[in-house]
Amino acid sequence: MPLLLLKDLPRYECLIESAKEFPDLDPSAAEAYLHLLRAGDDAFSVSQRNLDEHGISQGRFCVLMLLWRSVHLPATELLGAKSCGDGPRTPAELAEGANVTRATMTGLIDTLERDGFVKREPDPVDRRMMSVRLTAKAEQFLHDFLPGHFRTTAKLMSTLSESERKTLVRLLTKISTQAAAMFGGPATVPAELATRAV
Amino acid sequence: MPLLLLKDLPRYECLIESAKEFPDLDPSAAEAYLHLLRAGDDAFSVSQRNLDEHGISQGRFCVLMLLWRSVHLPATELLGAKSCGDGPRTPAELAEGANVTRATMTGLIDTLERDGFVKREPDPVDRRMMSVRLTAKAEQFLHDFLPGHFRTTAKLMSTLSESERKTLVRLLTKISTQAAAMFGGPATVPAELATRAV
DNA sequence: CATTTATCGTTAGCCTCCTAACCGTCTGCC
DNA sequence: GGCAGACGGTTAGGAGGCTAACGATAAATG
Repeated sequence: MPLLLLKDLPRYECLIESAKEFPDLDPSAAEAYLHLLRAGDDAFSVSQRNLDEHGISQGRFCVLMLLWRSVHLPATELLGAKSCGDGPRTPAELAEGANVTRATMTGLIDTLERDGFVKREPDPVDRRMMSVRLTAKAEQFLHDFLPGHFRTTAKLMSTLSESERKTLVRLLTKISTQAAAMFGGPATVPAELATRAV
Repeated sequence: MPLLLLKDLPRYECLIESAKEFPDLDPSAAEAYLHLLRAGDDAFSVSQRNLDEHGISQGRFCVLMLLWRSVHLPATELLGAKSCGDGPRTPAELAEGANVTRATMTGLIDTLERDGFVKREPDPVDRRMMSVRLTAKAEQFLHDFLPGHFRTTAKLMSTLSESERKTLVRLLTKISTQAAAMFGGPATVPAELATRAV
């Protein structure tokens, strides 16, 4: 469980009730917000469980996937990664791609290297840099693990039709975009911004 | 940031490409899954930022809300809580409601009590139990904080129409339900699924 | 009534994330 | 060439989760 979250969401009538006390409370917005966090946490927990059984954490899996991407999809697509080249990548790039600090990435690579999944190699050109590369063991692990992971994902979404999935992705993308706009924006949200902004 | 997550999601064409190598990969399911985690994380980060500015963590906020709920909505709705009574609640109930272990709740209450937001009182009947109660300081804090929090939530969802919000909640509920079913189910992906997929 | 079992809150120790600071290296400017 | 600043990776220390175990108390069972 990644984030502390209410187990039982409040009912919609309760939100309406609370809105009488707090005029700023938008019941349908709050409902959507809470369900989003709830569903995201549920989906995460399901995949987390899959990972736990294989003794690998979400963070480590993320690093492996980033490295795997850079190996298996080098020329076809860049996937938004800055590195155009194929092959290994640096800790800083991995930290950027995984949305963690460089310090955190150091720790992740430490344990991955200790367990034989990756190998550090000094960059021959820039002696500040390291290159991180997947080992054969990691390739084998992913080859064994990924099919089950994909099946879990497919099963999780099996309750949604193709058109529902498209709709969901469209709505979620809207939210992510809005969140990005808000995150870059002002720290505190003054009242006048609520109307001015998008 | 609660969970380590890919910053840039793979493009849909890449998922289709990868599906050639992994027949178990359902591109639209994977896309929906990744967007769900991404959007959930984004929404969480926005509210997290709000909390950070007030020097309170997500976990502590969760506890305060649970206690506040039990005070302000005692008779009208039970909100799924087991406790039917009004007023204070026990650490075990709070842990249940916040989806954390009792040990974690002990730590949260420790810091909340240290900062003067809650107060522990021994239960006069059952001497194993403690009662946790909001202080006046916490009531004041929530009164000051919640309106901004609700405005942030409303702004985050402002890109969605009422009908879109309803649709989103419906789809997310489906996913949560499916996740619950999978979580209670078998640990490893059963053979019937594996054989069927391959 | 005595003993076993279950429950409550807490403690101890681990893991993973974070921030802040550090050292070595590269780069730009004089 | 030499030096200030930027950048890459690491280290140290803190916060917040977790599990496993503990004493104290209540409840169930003989």
